[in-house]
Amino acid sequence: MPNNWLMKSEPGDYSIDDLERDGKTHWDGVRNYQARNFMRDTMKVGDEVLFYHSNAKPPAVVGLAKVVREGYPDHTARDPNDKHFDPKASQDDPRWFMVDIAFVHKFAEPIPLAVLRETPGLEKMALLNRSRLSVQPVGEDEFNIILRLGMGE
DNA sequence: GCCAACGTTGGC
DNA sequence: GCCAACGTTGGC
Repeated sequence: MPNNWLMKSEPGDYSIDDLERDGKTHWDGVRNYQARNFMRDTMKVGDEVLFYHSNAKPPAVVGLAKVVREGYPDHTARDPNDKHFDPKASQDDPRWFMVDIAFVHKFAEPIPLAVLRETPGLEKMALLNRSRLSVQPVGEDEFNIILRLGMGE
């Protein structure tokens, strides 16, 4: 059974519009172990992903994507010129992983964080309680509530 | 721009 | 292994 996820990006770095233009992308640059473990171990092709704009005005869920390639080494960790370079990453021990996601849908209206906070059924979301985790699982019920909001209900 | 929350690092 | 210092995230 597929799982659901939420992934954050600052729109100035990579937005839902960038993803729509590109069709798909690799999710490089994650340097948090918990988020890495999800990408390396748990995310599967076909899993659905809520795309969230952090550090945005307002911060909001803006669309839907899906996993199209499962965890593999994040090559940017070994590039000294990359912003997310990690000298401890090596060929034998890549240390950081990423997945590929593809564009599915952009919501007609973003769902602001403030709305999510007020929506019954979402109280336990990691997004609302552990706001720094950039790749996080989303419960089936929560996912469906947010999708309905995104489709304008 | 501020600052709270929180993850990581490194001295001991 | 503890914990203080530090850096980053991200809402406001």
